[in-house]
Amino acid sequence: MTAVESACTEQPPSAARGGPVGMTLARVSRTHRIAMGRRLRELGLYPGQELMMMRLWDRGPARQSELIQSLGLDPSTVTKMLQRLEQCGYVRRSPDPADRRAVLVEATEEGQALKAGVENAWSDLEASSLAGLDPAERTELARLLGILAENLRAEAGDAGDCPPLNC
Amino acid sequence: MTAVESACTEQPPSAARGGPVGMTLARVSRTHRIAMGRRLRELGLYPGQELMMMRLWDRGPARQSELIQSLGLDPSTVTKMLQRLEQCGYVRRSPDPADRRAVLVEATEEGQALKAGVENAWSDLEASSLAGLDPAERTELARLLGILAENLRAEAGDAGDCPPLNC
DNA sequence: GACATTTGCTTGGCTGGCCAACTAATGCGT
DNA sequence: ACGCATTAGTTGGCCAGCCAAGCAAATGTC
Repeated sequence: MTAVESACTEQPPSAARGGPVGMTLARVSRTHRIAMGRRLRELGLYPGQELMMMRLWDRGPARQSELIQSLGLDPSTVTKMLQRLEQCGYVRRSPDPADRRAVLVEATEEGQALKAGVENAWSDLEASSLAGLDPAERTELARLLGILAENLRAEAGDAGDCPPLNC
Repeated sequence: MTAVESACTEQPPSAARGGPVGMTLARVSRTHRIAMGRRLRELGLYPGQELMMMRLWDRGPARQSELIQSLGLDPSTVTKMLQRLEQCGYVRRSPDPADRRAVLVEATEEGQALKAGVENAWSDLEASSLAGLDPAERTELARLLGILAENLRAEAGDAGDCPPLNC
């Protein structure tokens, strides 16, 4: 087995008492991301980049602020990710003639070529991770996760200023 | 609203067709991590570090290899994280007299002091994210996520060599 | 028209997390 | 007893992702 020895083989720590759902969620999402990462690296992408490419495939050329909005990422994250994707040749960035501050982003031919692989990776991982669940359970899981998403989304609103970390 | 504008307000990309569960999972886990991060930063921790501390609180002094095993992290990740936690004074590292290669790690007094805050943060976030779910739904969600965890854990086994990224 | 504000993006710095390569110490086999 | 394989940690490099600070262009206000 490689470095990441199938994350967390042991019991959840007692600190999760009163509802280990958050713990399980964190664990599942991490292994999920890792599994996705393994598939992606064969395609030449890092985890996270595929979401960016999907947006571009779906919506075509977009300005950077739209990508930031729809992916819910920090502007600086998007800037750097796009710089790398551009350097890889998967993406082309051009100044927006209508607004000289803005940058238009689109997938290149080479970027388009990744589409099938990425979609395949997603559906493959989907099948693998949902194995053993019947359709009813899958929709139920999706529904419950949707509620979590909504709850967390609501909470994300109240920013609340925090003093910077002292360390 | 701050930078992270409540991740992913829009429809999931079409690439998620055939089961957007993975997409929703990724989204939920990210907002969950962010929400946890906001609570943690008030305590002086970064997301991820609290899991390490929980292990130490639960099991007491442990050697680094145990932490790596139980958290399912890469050795280098643990090394660096512990270096930072040590610098913050939350953790003490001492050579294992029984094995001069090994390092024994334990929470300091100052580290112990974080316990209540972290556990409170977890239960608080748990309550917040599971709002609106009755007990039956919560256990069902936990059960389904457990299955995902198991499926993904199984898949983590077959390492499969991958050529390094060309970019 | 001049100025202030908001928007769009970039840079620098920091962490978590991975991989690859390396050192040091332990153990095992002959 | 010697030598090789395994194990424990470390370092360096790279990416995602965050925050804070900054710059330039567009927009609003007087």
